[in-house]
Amino acid sequence: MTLKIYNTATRRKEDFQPQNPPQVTMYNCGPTVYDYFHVGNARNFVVVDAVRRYLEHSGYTVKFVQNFTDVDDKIIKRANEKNEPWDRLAARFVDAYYEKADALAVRRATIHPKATEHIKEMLDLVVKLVEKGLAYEKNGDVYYRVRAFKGYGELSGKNIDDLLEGARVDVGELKEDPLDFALWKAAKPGEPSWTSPWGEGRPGWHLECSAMSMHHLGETIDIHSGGHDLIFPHHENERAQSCGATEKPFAKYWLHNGFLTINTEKMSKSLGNFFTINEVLDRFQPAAVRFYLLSAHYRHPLDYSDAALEEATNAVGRIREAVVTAEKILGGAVAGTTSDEAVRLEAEFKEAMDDDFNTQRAIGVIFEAVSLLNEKRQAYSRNANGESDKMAADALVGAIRRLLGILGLEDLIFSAGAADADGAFSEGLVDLLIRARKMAKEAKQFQLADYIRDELNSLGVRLQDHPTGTIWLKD
RNA sequence: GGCGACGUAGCCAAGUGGUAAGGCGGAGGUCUGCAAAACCUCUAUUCAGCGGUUCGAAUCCGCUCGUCGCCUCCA
Repeated sequence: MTLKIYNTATRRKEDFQPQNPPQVTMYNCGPTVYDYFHVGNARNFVVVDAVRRYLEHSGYTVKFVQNFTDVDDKIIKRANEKNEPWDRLAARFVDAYYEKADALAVRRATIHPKATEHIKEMLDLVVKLVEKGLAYEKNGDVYYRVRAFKGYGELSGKNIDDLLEGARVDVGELKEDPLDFALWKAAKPGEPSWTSPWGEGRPGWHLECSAMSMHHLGETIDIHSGGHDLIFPHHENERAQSCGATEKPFAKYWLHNGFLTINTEKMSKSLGNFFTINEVLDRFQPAAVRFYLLSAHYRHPLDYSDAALEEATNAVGRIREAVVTAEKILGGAVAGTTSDEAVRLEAEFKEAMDDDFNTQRAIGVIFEAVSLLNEKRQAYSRNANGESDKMAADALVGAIRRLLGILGLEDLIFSAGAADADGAFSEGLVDLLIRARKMAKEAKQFQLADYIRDELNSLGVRLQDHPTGTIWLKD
């Protein structure tokens, strides 16, 4: 079975065929760095990261570019409000992006270009568009002549004439047509600016992604992604700029994730109904947050609530419990152990992910593996010589860890209870207490035994008695 | 107004022609000195409603109702 990807441009699932396999070029519209990102933004980063990981798992070599928009109206406005140089503000939130994205196990892109580092490429692109008659200058602004590009509206399914009604013209803009959009904006006093053939100015928002995508990945890339709200006008305009200049396709597959909602309404900064990633990570484990963001199909809306995050926390806990318990009871797993069941489950996982990255179905497969693992582990511990149960459980542990790894969840889930610096010493103490409790139990001194268990519990060390002996887990 | 998406159990959510995955929560049971964890059983005769196509539909078509999104900065 081949990987299928839903392509916004055709509104269909299509077989994924990159231009030059095994190479895949991928560009995701990254954050505008004027504030901490919110959970809705995080969904895009996590979903795209999972797509990238799955492509690599499937044997592709992914060159992945995600930009930082580090100069734009919102950054300038925020900098003025805070009385902070605009470039320092942007740099601060670039750092914040890395810190929180790292926390969610979102891998760094191959390249994280910044808009301000690609002014030259942008100007070259604008010059080319002017030369081709697709752009024109008015008072130091340069606009894209939308009606001169046939095919405008094809990505978003818009009809040019329908758009006219809602088109907006700001005061002072001298567009030939209300639909035209700014490629380059003449500098206003006090704003950052760069020298251009049309005087001092700065780039329009849409321009940077076209320039950086083509510069780093070539004129036609395999996958271009972003949130659903970028389809129009941002991606439509990027496409017009790029295809207009090169007369080649800009992106083969357009991938857009659905919104994160609150009470079914889109989470957005303008509505004010958002939670920053900082607030959310203060209250919930990164593993639970990432799990939650992957717990619905990426194109569907996902509603945010404390209850949903708590549920995700419990679900992640079930997986962690099953694997950690099994590993403690089984002892060291034999590397590379596998079984028919593990092979079957991994195939089902692949089938789910091949179907337009159906992470929800893929997670269902992982839980099926968790149930089977618990069953095998219990059978093994009740019948201590069940070598075949041990092999089966070992294989499932391996499979579960691999599958979680593909979704970027393995490290997040299992790092929580990792040993600290003086881990060996602490572990020795816990083992000592467990032996003392065992002696108390054998002497029927249950009060003392329970005291040891309860006190360990209040320190975050939970005991489980199994037929094979007592194990402990750190919450 | 134009274009588009969605409506599946108490909640979240897969399933897009062959008779309802999975998770959370809830009820009962097994194991245990008691727990914890786990396991077992149960928890949607039915997929917003009404019609139609079909041997057969949650899945296809039509209409109705409801929710949301884009059309302006927005992941």
